[in-house]
Amino acid sequence: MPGSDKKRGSATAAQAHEGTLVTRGERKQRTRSTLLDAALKLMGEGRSFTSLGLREITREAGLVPTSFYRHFRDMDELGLALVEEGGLTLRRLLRDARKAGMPVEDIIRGSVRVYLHYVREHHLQFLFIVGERMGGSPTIRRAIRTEVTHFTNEMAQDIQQLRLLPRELSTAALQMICGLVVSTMLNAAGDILDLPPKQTQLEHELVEHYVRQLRLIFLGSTLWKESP
Amino acid sequence: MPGSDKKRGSATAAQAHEGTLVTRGERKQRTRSTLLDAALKLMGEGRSFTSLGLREITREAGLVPTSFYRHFRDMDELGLALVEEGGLTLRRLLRDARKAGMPVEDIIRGSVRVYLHYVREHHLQFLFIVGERMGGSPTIRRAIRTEVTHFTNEMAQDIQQLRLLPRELSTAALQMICGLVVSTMLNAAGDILDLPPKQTQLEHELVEHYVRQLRLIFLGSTLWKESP
DNA sequence: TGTACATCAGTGAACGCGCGTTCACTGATGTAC
DNA sequence: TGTACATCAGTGAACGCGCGTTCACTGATGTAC
Repeated sequence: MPGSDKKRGSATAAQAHEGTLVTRGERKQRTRSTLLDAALKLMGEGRSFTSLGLREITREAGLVPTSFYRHFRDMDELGLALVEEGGLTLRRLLRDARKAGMPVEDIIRGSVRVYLHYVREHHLQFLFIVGERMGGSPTIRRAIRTEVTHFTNEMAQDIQQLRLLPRELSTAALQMICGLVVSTMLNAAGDILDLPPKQTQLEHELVEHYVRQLRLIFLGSTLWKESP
Repeated sequence: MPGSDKKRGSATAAQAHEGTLVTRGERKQRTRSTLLDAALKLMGEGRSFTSLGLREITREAGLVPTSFYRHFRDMDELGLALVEEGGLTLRRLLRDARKAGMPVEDIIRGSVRVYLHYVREHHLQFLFIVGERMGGSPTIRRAIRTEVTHFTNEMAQDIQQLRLLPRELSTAALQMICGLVVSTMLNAAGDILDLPPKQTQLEHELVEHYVRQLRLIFLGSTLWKESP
């Protein structure tokens, strides 16, 4: 029976797709994720990131405080990792929208509905991004700003390629418009996250509110003239 | 010689402001203000409100920690006082704008410039309002939301009375538009507060960016049709 | 293949420190007569 | 008016507690031969 009792040791790619985590690196990544999730969970209880403590997070993650340092130099570094994760979540939103396509009619209402569900599905990430975008430490704030700018540029590219805006607009104008759309949708995320659960009436009003704001923006876009 | 040698005793931080304060009530108000200012000042150093400590604030205010309780039950109550102060600052902005009037041509650029200076003049208040609007504790966040809603409604009233929008719009539509304007300007405040000093080039670009966004919104407003 | 050694994620005790809150107090200001 | 007493903003000592960080450690995993 060669190799039958040898399930540890040098775990190579052959074993990588087996169910349980084997290598040290994989375990480490998993623990790191646990720490990030713990931080998000605590923020989900109404706390801001800057008010979280290192011990609090490791406790929530089921680790001893000193383990923290195996993964992050300090809280700032953990925060930046959360920003990166949040940035990925934002990109995925665009990617999903690109793939799924949208109903040609009422594309705006469709998008807002999809967005609402997406924000709920990733509510801890949005809570972090939206909450720290203006109120976090300067470092975190700058990192979030960078992610949001990238997101805005990608959206501009998508809109251009999909010909979602009727007339030709300069890149600068398109970016300005997307900036307004993005800040409006981040504002919407704040409202979505504060929406009490099961209030379909309130939820519907919220959707309609942002549908109108976006419609107004696109209405303005059709009239836009380059700098007069 | 009544009152000649009688000016010392418990010389407090509150008295440091020149001696014309007489009544106990006035002194108390002054100390309260000192506490609020201390909290704002600490936030001005890049901290979020939720991360501030009671001792930290009293220390900054030149008081002993226990004095805090003469003015606020806890940090949340101090935060709500700051929201109220910030709300007053927002109203004053509208009131000033109403009184001053605006150049009939280029009313938007004029407004954005006035706004930029106003935000700088009251930068600590805006730092608090904008920073805690999304990221603060639920209590503070709700309070800020209320203030911002009032502000939006007042703005809608002003715009209606001053006939700033050409066509007739329903109250609901006007409020929706003002909501978009306000959230855009709060977003702008975040950028203004992060603007490095003395960078007139960046400052000018920022102003032009928001001028374009507002112009887009007003352009959309002229086309707005009630729910189709 | 088996063995001997290196690595390093996670542990647990210990530290000094600042925190929020309590309590009894002081003494100037306010009030009743 | 002056006097005697009440009020209460601000003080200072004390408390128990959780914090971030250090250090030496353990033992499973990884590697060299």
